Amino acid sequence: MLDIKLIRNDPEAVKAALARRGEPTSSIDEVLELDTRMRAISTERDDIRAEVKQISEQVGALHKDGKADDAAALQTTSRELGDKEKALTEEANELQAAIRSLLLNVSNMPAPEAPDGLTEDDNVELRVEDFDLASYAEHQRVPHWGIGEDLGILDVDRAVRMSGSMFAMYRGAGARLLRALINYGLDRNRDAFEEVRPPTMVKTDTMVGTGHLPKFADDAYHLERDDLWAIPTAEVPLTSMVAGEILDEGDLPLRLMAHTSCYRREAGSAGKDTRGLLRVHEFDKVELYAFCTPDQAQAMHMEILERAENAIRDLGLAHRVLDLACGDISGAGARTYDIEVFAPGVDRWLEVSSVSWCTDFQARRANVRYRPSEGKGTEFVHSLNGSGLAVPRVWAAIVETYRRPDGSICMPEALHPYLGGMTEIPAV
RNA sequence: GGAGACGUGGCCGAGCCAGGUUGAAGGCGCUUCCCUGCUAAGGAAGUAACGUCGUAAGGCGUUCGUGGGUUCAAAUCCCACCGUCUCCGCCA
Repeated sequence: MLDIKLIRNDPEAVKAALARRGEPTSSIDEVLELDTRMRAISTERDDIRAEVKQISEQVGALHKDGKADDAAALQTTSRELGDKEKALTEEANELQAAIRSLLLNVSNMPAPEAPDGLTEDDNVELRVEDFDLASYAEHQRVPHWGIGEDLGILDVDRAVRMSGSMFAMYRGAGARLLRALINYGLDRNRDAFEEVRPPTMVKTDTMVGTGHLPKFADDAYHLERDDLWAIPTAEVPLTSMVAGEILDEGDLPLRLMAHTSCYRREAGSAGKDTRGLLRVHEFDKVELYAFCTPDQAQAMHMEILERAENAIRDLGLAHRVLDLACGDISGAGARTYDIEVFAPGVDRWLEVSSVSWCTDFQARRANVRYRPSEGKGTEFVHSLNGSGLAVPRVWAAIVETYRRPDGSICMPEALHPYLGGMTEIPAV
């Protein structure tokens, strides 16, 4: 959520920033107008409340002195004021609710340094590593779903039978590889990040905190009867971990990581990327997360990016890093770096990590503040998140990249400690 | 799911039954100062967040789980919801 004070003080700057995303700015004007009215009404209401409070004190005193008649007169006045106060309160509440619901649908302002542009074509490629299209041999140019089926490590057909399209099932060595990737993703960040295993079903408020609701309700699974949402990413419960709390500056940065399943309805992408693991409704991911002060944010953004990229690099996968254009940054982010791996079998770059700096946008929604050690009062924290390792697409890239001419797959060395002696998935 | 108890400031904990200078006693913690050679002990003062008005000092308002209601006036009375604990049931 954007700072209402900023909108008041410099609406043009806010609108200019939102325009860089290609987002309509009419709601900012609407917010301004409602806010002006809301404040006028609140002030009036507060004055009446103060008056009622004073009268009530007098009434109490008069009753004590036995002057019931004088008290009765004041009570009548106060009753009238009370009615007025009630009406004003109702109006103020309505305005406040209207402002909030408008603001909840406004995206974060992109950072000034974020590249211009509205689509993914405008993303800036920062670097490409280990990529040479000509270096891939014929045996590597086979899609992972074919390989998976041949080797009995991926069973999409049966997953679809039990859950519908865009679900997958890993089997045998394939399931083991998945488990290795998760442990690999967690262990390499154990030096600085606290491992958390949060709930994967959360309340509506928790989803609002990250910005996934109300705007993106269609993308999330919702359990009607219990009014719970299946998380689309561990970012959701991690953001809520300290919701409503005031942290000490000394505790920042607060680094957290979590492995969870992630659930996405992928509404609007029906028929797109439906094969194999390119896009699935349920997948495993190791998420890296941090709360920090505004001053620490820049360095933390780089740290998470570096950790995510190192995890990919150490697996020996061709990859590139993109600096997302304003229009391609997700709602809560101010600046986002994507990491994509190249999967030779499907001949595509696959997004495997999105490292976002959300400034105080999520902190405002989830009400996470910190107490600066110098000075008084409280400030909103900054929040950052990035996939430490998104399993299915990395799994796919490994299976395709490491396929040998005989159809077997050798395992990246970095995973050997997690595979209990398994160094390859043999051909059948 | 059933029965009972309970939700007060950074923490502990009074106040609620008999509604009225209670933003809330007392304690712990924390900050500053005083005293003592250092420490310990002791003394004094301070110690919430948010909104709004104001250049500021400060004023006003809101917040005792949440939301309603009763009343001139609610931490205190009533209702609903959420949560915690204990017992029972069920269960990996």
